[in-house]
Amino acid sequence: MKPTDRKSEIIAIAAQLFKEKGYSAVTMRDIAQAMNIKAASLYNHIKSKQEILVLIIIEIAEEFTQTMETIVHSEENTIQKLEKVIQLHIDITLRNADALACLNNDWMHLADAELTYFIKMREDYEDNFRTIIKNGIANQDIKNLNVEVIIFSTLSTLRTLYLWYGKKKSPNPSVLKSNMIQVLLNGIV
Amino acid sequence: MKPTDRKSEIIAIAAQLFKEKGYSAVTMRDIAQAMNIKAASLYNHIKSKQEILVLIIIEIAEEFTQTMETIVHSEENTIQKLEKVIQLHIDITLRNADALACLNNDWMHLADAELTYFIKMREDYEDNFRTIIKNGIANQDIKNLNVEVIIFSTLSTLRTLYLWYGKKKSPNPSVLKSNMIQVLLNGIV
DNA sequence: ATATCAAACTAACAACTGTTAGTTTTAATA
DNA sequence: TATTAAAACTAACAGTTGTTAGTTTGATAT
Repeated sequence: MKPTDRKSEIIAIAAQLFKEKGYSAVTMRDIAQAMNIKAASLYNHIKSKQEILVLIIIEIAEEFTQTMETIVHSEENTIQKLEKVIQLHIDITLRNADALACLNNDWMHLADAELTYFIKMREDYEDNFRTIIKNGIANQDIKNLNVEVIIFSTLSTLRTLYLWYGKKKSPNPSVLKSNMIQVLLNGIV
Repeated sequence: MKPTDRKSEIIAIAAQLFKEKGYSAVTMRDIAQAMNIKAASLYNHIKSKQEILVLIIIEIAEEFTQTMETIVHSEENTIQKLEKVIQLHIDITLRNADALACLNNDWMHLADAELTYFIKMREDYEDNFRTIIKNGIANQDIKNLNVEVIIFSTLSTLRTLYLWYGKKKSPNPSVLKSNMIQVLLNGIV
């Protein structure tokens, strides 16, 4: 049958449901039903509903954080770095759109250490992005516009890619990437 | 005391809570506590939790839809139309960020007629936006890039403005507007 | 055949959910 | 001062929630 173990299945199906209705609106019985088992059976594989959320979000957040760290400290120029960041978001969106939706919408339902950890990672990510932009402006690779406006325009688009990808009219990955670079870097006018 | 009536207060406080935790995670007791009353007392003013959601979302969705309709059918050129659209999003974000967050995150918890109505409005809005872009490309006011990529890049940024506005580093409204126009239309490079 | 073990099951729990019914308080009006 | 109406209250409901305990199933290894 399926090569993935049961725990991974639960996480994948949960992520899908969380994407549709949000963490709080999805019950353990919903997840169980989607797997054709009873809710209590889920606990043979996972510790709690919280654990599912943590497993969905933290892994992917770490990937963003670590890859961004690598990009910032690389020897490439500003434009190349930004292209790498765009590539990173597209890659993860194509690979795991459900988890990404969950990360974006349900991170506030993390608790305690994981919540703190997540917020720290997100801040680090944005700080690194800010560094790229500021260096770019200093080098005159980037126009001297308000740094925060640049950051949130770009990040908003990249972060919500999962909302658009998969729709009928959305382009294939390579067209997406090249057009995205064009639009975000050079504008549409 | 406060000039607003009690019902409006409930809606404002609910929107604030929905923004923080999402519709499903907020209980009637949460809303009541934030107003220093008991949950049952809320029902002297509102019919149900659902009604609160509807009142928060539908009004603002109609404003978007109607203003967009006006903009598309105006005699202005593409750039002017896009500037008007940017202005629209900034205006509503500044006036009612909580409701906007709610519209973005919790629209799927609308039910029946209101859900259908909302989806219809959102489709109309995007179709009108698409028309502006397509006409712009035909006129050579806009570069001949993938239309869907242009639409989701721009709309993603405008729709999630509420996430950024109000942060320490965010610029004042007029700086925001002019920089936003620059970034979205002319790019950052 | 027997033992083993993961993974399903049934049954139940205590807490929490939105909501209703009926009652009391509060403050303005007659 | 007496009346009224809005807006608060207490108490309770039926249904749902995440989770636990204990049991049965079914396949694999001995």
